[in-house]
This record gives sequence, structure tokens and C-alpha cells, in this order.
Amino acid sequence: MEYKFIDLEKKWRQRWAEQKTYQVEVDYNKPKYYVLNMFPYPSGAGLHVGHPLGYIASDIYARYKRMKGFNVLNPMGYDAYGLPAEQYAIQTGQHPAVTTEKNINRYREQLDKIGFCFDWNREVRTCDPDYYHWTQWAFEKMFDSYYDNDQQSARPISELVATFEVSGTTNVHAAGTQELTFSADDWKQMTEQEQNQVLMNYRIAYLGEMMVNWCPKLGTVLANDEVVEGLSVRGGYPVVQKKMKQWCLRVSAYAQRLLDGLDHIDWSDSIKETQRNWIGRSEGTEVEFSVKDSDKTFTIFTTRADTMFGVTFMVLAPESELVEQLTTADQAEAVKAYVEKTKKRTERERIASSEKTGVFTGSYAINPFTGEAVPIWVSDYVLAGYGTGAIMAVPAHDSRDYAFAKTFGLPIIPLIEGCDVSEESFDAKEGIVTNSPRADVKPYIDFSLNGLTIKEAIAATKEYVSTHHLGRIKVNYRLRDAIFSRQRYWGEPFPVYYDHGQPRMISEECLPLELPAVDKFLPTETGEPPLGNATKWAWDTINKCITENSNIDEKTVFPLELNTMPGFAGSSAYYLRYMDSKNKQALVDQKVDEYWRSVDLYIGGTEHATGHLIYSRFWNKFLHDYGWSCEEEPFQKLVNQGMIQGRSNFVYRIQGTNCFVSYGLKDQYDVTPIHVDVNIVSNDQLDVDAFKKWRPEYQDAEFILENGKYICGWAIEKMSKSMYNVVNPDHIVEKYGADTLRLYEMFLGPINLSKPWDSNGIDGCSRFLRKLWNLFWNRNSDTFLIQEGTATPDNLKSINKLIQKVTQDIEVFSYNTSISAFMICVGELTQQKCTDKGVMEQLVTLLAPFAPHIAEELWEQLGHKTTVCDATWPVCDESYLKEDSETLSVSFNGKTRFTIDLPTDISKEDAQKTVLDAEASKKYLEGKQIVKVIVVPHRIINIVIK
RNA sequence: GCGCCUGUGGCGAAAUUGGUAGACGCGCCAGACUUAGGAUCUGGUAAUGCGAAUUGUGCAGGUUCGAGUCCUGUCAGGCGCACCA
Repeated sequence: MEYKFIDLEKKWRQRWAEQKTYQVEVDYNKPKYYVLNMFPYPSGAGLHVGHPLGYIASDIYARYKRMKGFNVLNPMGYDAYGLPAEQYAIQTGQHPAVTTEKNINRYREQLDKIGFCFDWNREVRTCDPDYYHWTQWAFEKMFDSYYDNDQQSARPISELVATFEVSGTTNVHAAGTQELTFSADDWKQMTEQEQNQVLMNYRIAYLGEMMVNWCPKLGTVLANDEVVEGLSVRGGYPVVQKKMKQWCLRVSAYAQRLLDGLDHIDWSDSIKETQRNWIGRSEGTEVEFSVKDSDKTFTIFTTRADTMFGVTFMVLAPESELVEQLTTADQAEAVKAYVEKTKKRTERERIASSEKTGVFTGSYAINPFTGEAVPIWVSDYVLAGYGTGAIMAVPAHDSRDYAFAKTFGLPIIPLIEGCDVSEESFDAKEGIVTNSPRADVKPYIDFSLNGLTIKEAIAATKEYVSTHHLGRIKVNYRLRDAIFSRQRYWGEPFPVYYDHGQPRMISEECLPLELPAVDKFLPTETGEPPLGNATKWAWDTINKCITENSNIDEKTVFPLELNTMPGFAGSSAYYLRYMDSKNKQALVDQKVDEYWRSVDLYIGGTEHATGHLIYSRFWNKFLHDYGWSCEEEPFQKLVNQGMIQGRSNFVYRIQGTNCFVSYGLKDQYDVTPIHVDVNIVSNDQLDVDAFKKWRPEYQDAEFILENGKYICGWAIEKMSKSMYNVVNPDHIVEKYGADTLRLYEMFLGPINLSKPWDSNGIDGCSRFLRKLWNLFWNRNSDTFLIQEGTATPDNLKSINKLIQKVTQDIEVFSYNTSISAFMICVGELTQQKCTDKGVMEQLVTLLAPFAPHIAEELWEQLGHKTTVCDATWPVCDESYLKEDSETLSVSFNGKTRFTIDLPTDISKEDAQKTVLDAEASKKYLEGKQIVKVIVVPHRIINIVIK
């Protein structure tokens, strides 16, 4: 009987669906295990062979864990809202709801062919009202919360109000956009509107006016992780800075917890490091400077407090409010012109030129350590959004300050013994401090750093600054709040209405606020959100939901929030929703959450390192603060699968002809390489007839062959339509079967590595499955070969070696080596003509996670009525692995020192010779007590001494 | 500039974690069966050499009886952050 994978795989796909094999429920009798893949954007292009890589890896692990007795949750869904889906809809001129539905169906069809053990019963789609109900709910909770720095937790905003009423800001340590100070009386005297404004400063979801990344071409603002080098990640369009009123999430309040949490989760070092960089914790000092001939003061932030004696000027960010305050009348015009000029430069232009520009404000600052007055400048190399938006410039020890000083002829004072600052600044943090204070200057204060190392000097200055109230020790983070508004149609609507300009939440009972179906959903370059067209929807919502407070100004043009939420909103808590995806009362039932807790194994690409994986952790921490998620961290272990690159093929056309020359002969002609569809190339050999039919212009193509074949050239490139190197998994499944595809994708190499797809190697995996099949069935007749009780010691040794290897490898996701082990084992069993049922049962069980279809079929043929998914994972019996051994005594200087157990494949003579020849070993071992010696042919490999 | 990761045959990669380097697969070579082979099976395949043998894990040192593995330096490639004070 032959291995007919097409029928066999179809049969088992159907049976799994009928018998609901992969449906799971909470089961307190079993330990849980939660496996999760980052859910896909259902893009219009469908899946290529790169997409299932992570799904296969996690599927293997999920099936393995199930066989080890765990109750395994392995769900799947779609991240259907957001820019990618909408851009695709715009490009194809269809409504995003239509294209998304279509794309999802296509994805599902493709996924189903590969035999995943997803529990589709729990599917979520971020664009489904039953799902985004809970996205909106979480947003409302964030609006109703502030972050208490003392408790390190989100708290209801009502508690903050209560405190304000009793003691104003005195005892408040809350994360805020600005530091506010007022008394209880001040608070009570504020109008409701003023109070709302104050609270907005503390809310975790807040409406803030700020500089944002505005992308005119996409017609929306973008988060920092969606912009790289001044261009949008999606589409690569220019991004400019623009001041806009936006909903934001106070992610920055969680910066320290996001950093600390990294120490307790099992993620790769590189992705943790990426997140640490992104959070950007920096310990430094804030120092107050007073302004000469004025009572004004301002604060700067520095990590190099040791350089206080080398400050020769100050610099303000052009956007800083200080600029206006500190500019003198004579300089006002020049400063204004400069600030205007900077505004017009895009982020990209600012980054591109490293030339320093700037203008003097006319004011001077007094250095609290030297008493010297130094000029205050404005320059765009200082960023408004970091620290205090003002710096002290120490050109001798900061390359940017140095460049600025050189451009504008400002003095440079070196502070490190022996450093040379004539050509460039000395930025290193190593050396002995000098000139602090300078010997030729009368000390202004009783404080010296001379003779200390930089590290000591920083500590000493910090100490001095805080005890003398010149400033304070301060930790800054680069992590900024997430901008949460998008001027787009295809996203979650905000559950927000405006009452006389004041934002208010639609009551929880009215959620979800459904996205209206509109005809005009295109974004606009001016930033008018498409939802503005849905006025009927808006007023219907108001009438339905806002009953008790119906004094909404009827003249309001549009009473609802027009923006929608960004792509990351829906993906931030989806792992919780899978636990209890049908729950109408809560995001997830508390009992259910306490059972599944958090994701044990999360698989996905590194591209989400500073986006989804930060937002999701933030979102979960917020929910955790209220007990809605029982774990502090959502993803305990993270495995990043590498990208699968494309392997393009080329044909070589002789210039000016329609004649193509084979790869090996191309150097003899003047040729142009042309991409050719990889689907008409097999093992780099071109299917000439298919090529002629591929494009009309090649219909009459001629070929110069080598050895009767046309060989194509190749290159590794990104898998994309334009390179004609996209390999569709459907084709592989049709030609080789899903099991072969699964095996081959895993056999390609370690999952965390990027690697090119190379269809050439797939035959090896295909051959392996046929060989396996041939162990069970005689190739030429329909005789089933397996019998009971025929196991030989060799059979048992082979299978136990496999059990040991696969069990070890699967735990560390080393699937490629597992598959090698399978190939070796099947080779051995074939040679041994093994027919034993017990051995075969173990073999099939081990194979089930990797190649579930063939495993099920063979399992059934072995006489089992139940699914192989519920078979018990075999345990290695090490007694079969022991080598027979012989003992050899080894003596040095006529005295027996130790004995060696010799493996059978080493002759006693060889071993003796090797040991005694090892002069160095003899000398080394002299007088030492030998505990253990391991011997392999021709060499002592391990001598353990006491 | 700062930080992280990776360098092993023609290719993808293994190496019991400091102990026979190159398992397994692809490709290639030879053979068998074939009208045929882009099917199947068998054997070979790091380099140099007829051979014995020698050299081999980016490069240069070091530790060790022993280093692909540990340490120092260096080069190359990839990734992240970046006028972040």
C-alpha cells in the first residue's frame, strides 16, 4: 500500500473537525499550558510559506504538551483592524469590512490545510463588536484611573479627587504630564471645567495637546514605533511633527515596572535589550540655574554632574516654553525667526543634517558651582520632549556641545587629566577629574572634585546638589506616552462624547459602541477623520446612551469622538479574551483567568519588540493593578521565529535578443539577469515549456542549454510578488502533503534564525515519510507488516535513543535535530527490518506532534480507536542504551592508578597504548586521586580528579 | 557613538555544554534496476596528498592534559537605540 497523503490528510482534517478534537475547556484535574501565536493581520496577499513557521513550531509544542498530560490552550484569531487592512481596502477600492472578511476566509482555508490543533471555537477578531467591547471597556477604565507612584499601581481617579479635596497636591505622588501644585482650597474654588483639566493631567487615558508624528499621506498620526527615520513604517511616507489634540495612554507611568518585569520573564536577551533601550532609563541629576539679573530660574537634566565646572553655555529646545521667557527684547526677532525655521523642518531633515544651528537668547545663566554667567542659546539639537528641554553644555566632554561650541566660537574647558580637546571632545567616562574648580580661579563654593574618578565625581556632585538644594537626583525615561488616536475609519470607535467641549465616557452598559457602516471611509490629508460623515450614527448613539444627561448642546456639530483607536489597541489584551472568548459579562471571568493565568509560550516575530510587546505588557499591568488579570506579565516565555526569505531564480537573456543562456555559460555572453517565477523552476532547473507560456513575450524564446538543461541562477531576497519568489504553502501541501511541509519548515534550521526558503531540500523530508510508511506496509502488496512481540534489543535501543533525543530537543525547540533523529531511527529500523508493534507505537506517538496526519493514520492501523493526540508521551528506558563494557586497569610507574570501563568498539590494546602514550597526562595525573575516566577510541576524553 | 547577537564543508546545519568537529538533510560523484530518469535503491563526499599522514570551526593571543565551546584583543555581517544631554 502506498502513502497517499492527499486522501489521508483530508480524512483526518475532517475527523478532527467532526470530533472537535482540539476543543479545550477549563479542567482542574489537569495542569494548564497556554501556547499562543501572535495573531496575523489578514492581508490580501494570503499566506506564504514564511507565515506558518511560528504556527508549526507552537503547534508541535502544544501537541507535545498535550501528550505529556497538560490541558493545552492553543487559540487563533485575527488582528483585523488597523492600517494594513485599511490600506489594502483603499488600494483595491473595496470597503474594509468586505476585504477583511474575504481575507480572513482565505487565511482560514490556508491554515486549515496545514493541520494545526487550534481551538477555533475561541477565535477572536479585533473588528468584532463583541471583541472590541472590551477594548473600549479597558479604555474607559484607563480614563477613570491615575497612576499612584507610592503604591506603584493604577488607582481610581475618584481617590485622587478625594485627596485633592482634603489636602490638594501635598500628599499626591501621581504620574502626571506636568508637576502641578495647589491646595485643597484652590481645588474647591476651581470650576468643574478647571477640575477636569487638572484631572486630565493625571488620567491614564488622557486627552493631551502635543507634538505628534503626523503622516499626511496616510492621513493619520503614528506612534513612535510606527515611524523609523522620519518615514512611516507602513508605506514609507514622510512624517512631520505637528501639534494636535490626541488621546494618549500614560505608558510612561509604567516605565520602571516595564523595565523590572524583564528580569522575570524568559525572553531572548536581544529582545529584552531592545525593550530596555526603548524604555531608556537614565539616572542623572537635575540642577537649577538662575538667570542673571532676573529672579527667574530653570532646571536642566544631566547624567554628567561631574562636569559642572566645564559648563560654558546653556541650550534650550526651540519648542520649550522657556524660550519665550528667557529671550531678551533685542534678541526676540532673531529667536522667533529661528524657532519658526525649525518648525518647518521635518523630523527627517533634522536627523539628516548634523550641522549645528542656533541663536543666542540674550540671557545668561549663573552656574551654581562657579558663579560664572554663561550665555543661554536656543538650538534644535536639544529635544523638548526629553528631560527638561534644556541642557547645560560641556563642550569638552560632549561631542554635540563640542560641535556647537566650534560653530559659534564658544569656550571649551577640559576637565579630565591629560585629555586633548583640540580636535574633538573627550566623551569617555574614564579618567581623573581636574580643573574642578580651576587652580587660577578663586573657588566660588567650598567644593572640589579634583583628583576623583569620574564615577566618584558624579556621586559627590549628586550628594552636594541634593544636600544644598541646588537640584535633585532624577531618573529619566525615554519611553513616551502612546498616542492613541488615529484619524482613520477602520478602527475601534472611542466610547467618548463631548458635553460642552468636555470629553465624557459613554456608560458601560451602552458598550460596545459599534463602528458605523459608512460609504466614505477614505482618510484626508488635512486630518478630518472619516467618522465625521456618520452624523446620524452619532446622534442615535447620544439619544440611546445619554439619557440622564441630555443637556448636550444640540448645536454641537458632532457630539462623539471622531478618531478611532490605533492598531495596537485590539492586540493588547487578546490573549486574555481567548481564555473566555464568549463571555458577555466580562473581558474574562476571574475564575477562568485564574486557571489559564497567562501565556506560557508566546511565538512571534521580533518586529513587535517596541510596539505590541510593550503596549501589551503595559495594558496587562494596568488590568493587573485592578485584579482583572492575575499575572503581572502576560507572556512568560517568548520565542521569536526568524523570517523566511525568498530564494529568487534568474534567467539570463542575451542582450538585444530573445535568447536565454544557462547559468554556467552566461559569462560567455553579454546578458541581463531577469527574475523568473520560482514555481516554474525545480532544483534550479527551468521548465522551458512553462517558461514559454509564462509571459507572451517569451513565447518564442530560444535557449542555450548546458547538458540539455537550462540552469537558473539564484539569490536570497525578501519574499515578495515583484521578485516572483513567493512560495504558497497550498502548492507545497498539494505536491508533498501538509506533514512534509511541517517537517521541512522545522528541518530548515533553528526557528529563531532567519533563513531562505529553498524548495530543493523538501524531497528529503518527503522521502523520510515514505520510508516510515514502508516500515508498516509492504510497498508492492497490501500486507501490513507489524506484529506483536517481535522486538529485538537493537530495535529497543534505536527507539529509546529516539525517545531520549526527541524529548530533550522538543523542550528547547530544537526541532531540526529532532527530525534528524527521526530520520536516523527510521533508517535503523528499516535496516533491522523491525516489525514490532510496541516499537512502532512509540515511534508513531513521538511523530504525532510533527506530522499529525500520518501519525493518526498509522495509529489507527495499529488498532487504536482513540486519537493519537491523547496518547501518552513515551518515556525513555535507559537500560537499553547502555553499552557493554570491559574493564582496563591503567598503571603509572608500576602502580595501578585507576580502572577504565571500555566501550565495546575500542580494543583493549588501543586504549592501553593511548593512555600510556599520553606523557602529559601521566605527569598531570601524578599524585592525584582519580575519580572517573571516560575513554573513547584513541583518546582519554575525561579524567575527573579530586 | 552606545548596546545586543552571529561567524563551522559547495549549501541548511549538528556537536551529549570543555572531550573522536562536520551528525542529519540538500547538492555533487559512482554504481544498481531501467527504453528513459527530474523515480527508487546502494556506496562515497572538509581540505591537501597515490598513500601513511598533515591541516582544519573569521583572525591573533591566553587558560587547560584537552577549546568550535571559556577569557582578552581584533575583523566581518546582522539587529536595536540614537543630536536622549
